[in-house]
Amino acid sequence: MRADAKKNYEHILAVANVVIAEHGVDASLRDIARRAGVGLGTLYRHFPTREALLEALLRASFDEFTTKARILETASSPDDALVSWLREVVEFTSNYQGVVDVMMAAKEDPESALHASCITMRTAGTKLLARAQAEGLARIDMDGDDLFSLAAALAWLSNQPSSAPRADHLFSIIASAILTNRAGSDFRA
Amino acid sequence: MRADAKKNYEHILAVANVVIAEHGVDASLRDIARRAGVGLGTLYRHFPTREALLEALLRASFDEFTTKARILETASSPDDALVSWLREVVEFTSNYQGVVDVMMAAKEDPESALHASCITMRTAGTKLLARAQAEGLARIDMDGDDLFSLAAALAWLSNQPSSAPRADHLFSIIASAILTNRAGSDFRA
DNA sequence: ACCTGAACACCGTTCAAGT
DNA sequence: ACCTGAACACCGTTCAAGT
Repeated sequence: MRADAKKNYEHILAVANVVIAEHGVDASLRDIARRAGVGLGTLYRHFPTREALLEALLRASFDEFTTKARILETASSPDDALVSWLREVVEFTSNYQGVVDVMMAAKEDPESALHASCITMRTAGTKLLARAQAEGLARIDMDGDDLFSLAAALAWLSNQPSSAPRADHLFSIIASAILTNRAGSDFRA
Repeated sequence: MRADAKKNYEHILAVANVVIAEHGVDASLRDIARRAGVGLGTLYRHFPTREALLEALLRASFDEFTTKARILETASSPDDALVSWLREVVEFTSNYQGVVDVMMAAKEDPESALHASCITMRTAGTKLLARAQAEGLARIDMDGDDLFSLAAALAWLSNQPSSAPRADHLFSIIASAILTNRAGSDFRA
């Protein structure tokens, strides 16, 4: 990559981070290019789709969650590890308004630039879940996709002004459903 | 209302129902006006905001949920009544893609045309919840707003292609969290 | 009273023209 | 190689002009 191109690439990314933090994932790409002092075509050259931009913005953090899962797997009890990890994922995700909708769609779309990140997250979560399940600490009628979905739902709730104040409480309600299985699993099955 | 105006009003509503079923709550208003064979200004005259249009579209169904709650309150056991009602609300809401986002926002905004409908729903749910709580069948650390939030989250999940196939299962997981309290409530409180 | 559609200020996306 | 910005096809919203 040419030096000027690299500079543009990184500057766009920095500006995008600010603008998306402000206006959410649907922020105007025109606005980002404008505030970056760059032509609209330049933004599209570096990030051909909105998801490509998001991917560049979030990849590092997603990788961190994978290593964090590995650490928790050896450092904490299975149930604590699962819940702590879930809490961090939800908290991080809720910093990017609207990103959960994009992630949920990207998980099903192999063409999406965010697809790999979704699978990465699901894999990390699945391992923590399976470990808790193996010790009878998590309900067995759940898989990694269910965990992904519940995490997404919690992040979505954290992003709604209406439920954000009670986000912690809603988290604990759903966490208790995941962790304790005591005959609740066959309810209206 | 003049006869021609009334005819327009109702025709717009009918077309909107179709278009919104097809493209979700963010459907193009221009498109609705076009397909209704009506000027864009006419649509705005009858429905000054998108939420006013949604309100006209959904009010009847929301009222039904209130009467349905009243019936369940005398016809079923407290836990069955709560869960059955919740299930119907979630199922209905998930027919209108994106409406949960609008509802969550409208609940906090007294100026929204949908605000009253939100409060109506919350009130109906709160009564069913309180009745179950009074008999020890639902966790006590929850209020009507929490119930509203969980219902919204479930409807949101039902709307995501990624989680829709497991929507029933996710419903039962969260329902079990609401219904059975067995010491799970103080988890990580 | 009610209806119409042009006008305005925004989008996302593409692509010919420049350096 | 890379950048620019005009061009195109869409929006939501408003409002002067018509009947």
